[in-house]
Amino acid sequence: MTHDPISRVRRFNRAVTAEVGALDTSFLGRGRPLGAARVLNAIGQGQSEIAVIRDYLSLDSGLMSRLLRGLEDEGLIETVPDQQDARRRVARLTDTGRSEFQEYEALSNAQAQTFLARHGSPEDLLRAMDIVASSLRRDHIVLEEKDPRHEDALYCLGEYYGELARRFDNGFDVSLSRDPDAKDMIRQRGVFLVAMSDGLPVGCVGLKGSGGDIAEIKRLWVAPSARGLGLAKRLMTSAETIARDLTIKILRLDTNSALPEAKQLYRGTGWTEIDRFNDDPYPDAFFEKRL
Amino acid sequence: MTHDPISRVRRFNRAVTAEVGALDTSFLGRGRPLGAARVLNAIGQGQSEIAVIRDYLSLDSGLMSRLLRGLEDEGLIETVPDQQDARRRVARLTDTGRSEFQEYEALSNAQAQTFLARHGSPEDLLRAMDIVASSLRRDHIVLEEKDPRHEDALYCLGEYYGELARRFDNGFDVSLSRDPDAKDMIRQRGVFLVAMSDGLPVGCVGLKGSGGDIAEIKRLWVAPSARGLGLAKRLMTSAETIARDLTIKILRLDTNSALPEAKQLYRGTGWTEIDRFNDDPYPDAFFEKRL
DNA sequence: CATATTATCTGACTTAAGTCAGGTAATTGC
DNA sequence: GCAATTACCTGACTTAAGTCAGATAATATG
Repeated sequence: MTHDPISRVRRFNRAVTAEVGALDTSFLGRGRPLGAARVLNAIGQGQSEIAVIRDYLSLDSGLMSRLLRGLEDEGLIETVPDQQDARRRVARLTDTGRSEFQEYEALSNAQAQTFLARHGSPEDLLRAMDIVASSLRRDHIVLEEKDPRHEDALYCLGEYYGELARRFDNGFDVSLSRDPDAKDMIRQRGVFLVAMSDGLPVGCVGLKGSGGDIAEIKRLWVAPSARGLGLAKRLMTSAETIARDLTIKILRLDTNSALPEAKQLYRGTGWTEIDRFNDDPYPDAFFEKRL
Repeated sequence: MTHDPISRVRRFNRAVTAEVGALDTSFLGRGRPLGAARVLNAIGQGQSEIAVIRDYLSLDSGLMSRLLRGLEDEGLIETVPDQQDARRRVARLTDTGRSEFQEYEALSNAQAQTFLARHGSPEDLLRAMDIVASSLRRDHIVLEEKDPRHEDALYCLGEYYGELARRFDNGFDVSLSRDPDAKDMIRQRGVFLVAMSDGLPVGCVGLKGSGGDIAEIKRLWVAPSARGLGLAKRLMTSAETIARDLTIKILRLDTNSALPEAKQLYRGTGWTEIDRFNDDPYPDAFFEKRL
């Protein structure tokens, strides 16, 4: 059989190298080498600290310096010494630079749009692209503490509730569940973690404290595109570590048998099943972990 | 909402450019620039005609010549004039070259293997990669005439039967269906077309002739990863064109209501529903098209 | 058979990217 | 306050990739 998993991965690699070559050329389409375009793009995205950009694009400091000089000569950016530390420099777009950056944005967007529009069911294609991107960049998924009312947090919660509604036999209505106050999931009472994969939220977990020794884990969710990457475990471990920092002694959580993979995760990571500790209508399984 | 379709496509592009850069470096891992490695790889894959390789990798003739000279100096390949046309040259691997090529193969395979193994459900990841690869390379999908007993044809038929078994309420058993003799789907009686996407069969259709004016369309199938690319229509159009060449006057086909997208395709491309013309147990809809 | 065409090669270039060894000025640590 | 460190810059280099104008030899065309 020539259609084994490995040749399928290699077919993907070939497809991507062949097409992304053409994709990169769009940057050259505006008569600027890729390196300069990438720096301009980073600055346009709001990165102003040169050291950060250099690190992100993994450029040599000499090369970086020359690229900046080039963009300056073109009148696209200006660099000034940092207020706090005059050794550092910060870069920002000029008006010309801003409009040039917008051109790149428009080009990239149009390209993405065209690619999607050619497909018969763009949703399926997007789902597949999300899975591949999350997997390729798995080592770059970062957990960030966010306010539960932050856009990214709300996005996760929306997806989470939607999934519960699909999975539970009788659907799911947030108002029937004990929806914890946002302030219980903010330091020093608790915390809300969002897993970000290159700008896209792909998972979350809430640690809901009461100020006392006991806290609850709530709203553990991982995006379908990011499953299989060990993200749930990572979110739980982080939440536990923060709980310890907050001098919490006992963690509790409730869950539902319609989510078997969750129960399995808890059992395998030191949680023990306990008796019902609330009268919430949805959960039918309860766990505890002593820190 | 910052998580719109377009930013998701762009996130994919970023992921791919970031990681495939690292992927390309594996070629440099053997101390040879990418260009030379790509040429060696093409020759290893069995491409011997220099003009073909040059065209495939879209290299300038001067550059190609230099790369070949380099590989020759390394003792990895040898080039000799073509038998038929002494202006052309053909390249082949030496023994050293063959083992060097194997090293690249082993590296690529190991890399693919590692990538898959890190994922919790490799099958889902592969499915997603197939979808993306098919979509990226949609313009490079070629329809090839193959013997219905050829490995790639059998692969398609296997997938096709498997899908029927899943979709039909009572399953599907090939032996109960009129399985046309392979020779009825070979010229001059008929033809069997396989859609190939970079080595992977992603669709098929059979034109089953009888030597007379009437022929049947059978076994139209498109891989899940290649749906939404208009491939079914393309397969049908090709089959019809070939039918005309074979001086066939009337085309018939049977299908099943469990395959609604198929019926819709036929209705939209000049087929008219007719009465049952066979006693096959599976189909419940019958179509005809006069050429 | 003369001429045009084709496939490949060679030499002389350019551009992009990157490396490396210092150099300068600001900041930090003791 | 002085030495070490840090952030950025400059100049001198290398390598990879690619372009372009001929040169050469074989083949096709009238």
